[in-house]
Amino acid sequence: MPELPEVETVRRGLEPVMAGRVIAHAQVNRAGLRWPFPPQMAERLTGVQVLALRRRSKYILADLSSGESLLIHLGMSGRMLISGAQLGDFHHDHPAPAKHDHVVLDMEGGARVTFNDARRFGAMDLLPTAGAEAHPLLAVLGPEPLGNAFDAPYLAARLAGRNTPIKTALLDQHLVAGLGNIYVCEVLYRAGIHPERRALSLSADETARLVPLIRDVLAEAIEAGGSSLRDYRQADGELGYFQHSFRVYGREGQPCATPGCAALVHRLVQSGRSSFFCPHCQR
DNA sequence: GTTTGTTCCTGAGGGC
DNA sequence: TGCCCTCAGGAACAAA
Repeated sequence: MPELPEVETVRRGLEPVMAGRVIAHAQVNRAGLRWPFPPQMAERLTGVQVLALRRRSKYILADLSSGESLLIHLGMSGRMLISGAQLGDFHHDHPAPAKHDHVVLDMEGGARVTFNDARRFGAMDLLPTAGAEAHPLLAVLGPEPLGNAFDAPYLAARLAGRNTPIKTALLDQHLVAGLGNIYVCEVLYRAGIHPERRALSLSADETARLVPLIRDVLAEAIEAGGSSLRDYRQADGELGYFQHSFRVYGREGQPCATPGCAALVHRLVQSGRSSFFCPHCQR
């Protein structure tokens, strides 16, 4: 379930095999994923150079020499598999084509990037690089949580008057872009705020506390991803997961991680998604 | 404008 | 061993 840190880790993993390289051949194996692919996507990708790889929220943008950018969203189960590249001391051959390999990019020099997505919640699109932020998927996004525009006054203004649970509010990509279910659970745990608290009920102090905690959790997860990159784990697709560091997510029934707290982690469902929390530490 | 519910999709895991 | 059932979730969209 890629959220901002995982997407950033994938972007960093793709950079050495894609940035500055020409896409020698693009193969598109189906008409689309979540949405139809743009017309002639394979042709528009073939023979163009990748100038840079950027990230906005959970989206990766590959700026191309054609003046277009390839927008990539991994959805729930999307993975970018790298093969045939020189990664440290290892040389990976291309694996046999696998089920759910939807888009295959063969780079000049021999590296191959395969977009594999079993649940097909992912997406790809092509848009003009100039004014890319006007794309419908990007235009509505809130600020980057690691950027300067995301600060306590901004968050306070956006939470004011909202009766929705704070858990749901932080998942809203229009409010802040890049947080998903896992990291919101982790952030609220660290902040000591119950996921069912109404957004408007948060004190100024609680709101201000959330901002650096959001930055911390994401930065730590990106750092953990960076560790996995150094272990050359790109080839198996398991890029940068923070899962060994989860304190509440997926830990229902297990003891709270806070020293001295004897409570067990609880789970509840909000907006159809699981929230994990400590009923003692989070109020 | 806000909030909730529905939809898309497949693989994993539990129960029997 | 295998079948059936439920669940996981990002984001658009519809509806209240």
